[in-house]
Amino acid sequence: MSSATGQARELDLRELKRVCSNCSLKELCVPMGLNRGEVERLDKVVEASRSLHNGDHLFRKGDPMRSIYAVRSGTFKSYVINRDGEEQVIGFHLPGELVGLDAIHPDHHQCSVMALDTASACIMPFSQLSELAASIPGLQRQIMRLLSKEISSMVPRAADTTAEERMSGFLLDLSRRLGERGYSTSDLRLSMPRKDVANYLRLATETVSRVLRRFQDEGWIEVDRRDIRIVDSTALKSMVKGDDGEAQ
Amino acid sequence: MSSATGQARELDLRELKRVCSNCSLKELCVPMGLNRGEVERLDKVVEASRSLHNGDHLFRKGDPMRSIYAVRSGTFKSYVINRDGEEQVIGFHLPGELVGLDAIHPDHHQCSVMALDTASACIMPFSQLSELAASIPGLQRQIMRLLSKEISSMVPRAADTTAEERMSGFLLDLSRRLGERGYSTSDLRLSMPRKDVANYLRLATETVSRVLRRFQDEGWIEVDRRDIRIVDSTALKSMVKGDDGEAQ
DNA sequence: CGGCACTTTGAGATTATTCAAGATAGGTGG
DNA sequence: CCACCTATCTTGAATAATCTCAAAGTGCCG
Repeated sequence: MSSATGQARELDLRELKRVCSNCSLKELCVPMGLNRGEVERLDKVVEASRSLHNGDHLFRKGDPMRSIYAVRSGTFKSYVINRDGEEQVIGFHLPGELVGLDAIHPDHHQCSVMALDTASACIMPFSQLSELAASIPGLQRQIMRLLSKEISSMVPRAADTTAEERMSGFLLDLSRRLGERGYSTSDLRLSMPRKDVANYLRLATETVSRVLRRFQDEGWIEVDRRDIRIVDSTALKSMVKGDDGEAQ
Repeated sequence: MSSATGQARELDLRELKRVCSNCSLKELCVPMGLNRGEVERLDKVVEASRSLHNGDHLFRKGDPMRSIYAVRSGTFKSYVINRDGEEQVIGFHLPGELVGLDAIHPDHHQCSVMALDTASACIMPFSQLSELAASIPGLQRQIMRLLSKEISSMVPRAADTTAEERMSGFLLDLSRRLGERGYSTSDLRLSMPRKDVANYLRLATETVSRVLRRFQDEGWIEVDRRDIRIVDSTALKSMVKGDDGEAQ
């Protein structure tokens, strides 16, 4: 979804549709029925990052907030360093997902975001997005929706307390998110080491390893290093106590 | 900040300033330098809830999202019911804080919000706020900031893993938030039972009780039922591993 | 003065962590 | 191509933390 130079606009729009069809940024335009001119104006402010590799940073904590990012390929992790100098993994970001939304408020990034493998991102300068939102009806509301969605998405994780609950919650969450972007929901390739999974789930690395083995022994998953096949998602779901989805 | 009938507008603005001086909703107008007419337009869409009592709901999960709420007095808790039919406390909401921001995205509330004592809230109909945002420069951006702030606020809690870390983190967070609204940072009155604190921190009620006792034995706090005095906040701070606040 | 909800305390069971050691895969240089 | 090296991952045993179950203490309200 790189910005075009002007000619062959029609082609660009087709390319845009292909690459972005599974991207969260598309929610900024498509569903609100923006017209052709509005989509083009929006597209013009989006650029692509260079290719990043394992360990490269998209941005670091404290950097001034200039853009909203959408993962284009690969996986990222966001983290902060705590008072003891230890890393605290906050989340993982899959293709099509947005990153950096927490930084609008203080104008500076609140966490660092690092590539876990070969990865790239789309960059949407926030000031321009902000200006556009003021002039394109519906865009403003869509941005608010995206932010709100981000808030709601943090709720379910809080519910799981035991190692097995957290682990199955993690696998199911990953599976669902991959599915939403058109990937397999049963064959997952973890792009992060066990250490990062453990850190994210607030468990010891050894515990992650043991829980995965337990799940495998039960016949719920098949583990081959970082490849995980979900065999019995129903069993995994019965582990997590997450929100029942019903109104109360 | 109740809507006036028209006359004595000057008085209303003074009353508005008094009641709302510590309120998060004020960030929607004051800092962006809205002019007098804009503030009045904003004020006109805000109304106050009736008085609520312990156990009353501000809204329930699944309710259509019509408004953003700001706690005016008292305390609220937000929660969901999990698949086992157990309550999961998501958070507590103090005077001046916003509630319901997670519901913009799916148009329905994602959790239930209940009063813990005698409480009331300001109600800002979202459709009208949305319309105003389209016509008042800066308001749109302020709303985004509030949403973004909400996202960042969920990060630090994730870091604490042990019961003592969570408990001191909870006390310090409460102390800070009360301080931000002009209350004492050392003398806290918990308006929620131990059970809710425990649930929120994902601990057993007994563990909460024991950790509080341990803190008291160390001379860090004084506990008298739901009144807690923070004697040595430095000691408490040394317990939590939260984000170091520095750029990386 | 009960009754009731909340809170505290104790003892044993469970769960997860830490420490220590071994296994495995991927990359590197000979 | 193979041996080696290092990261990562797994496994085991002992330790520590938290939970569960059970019971007793406390304050509040009718």
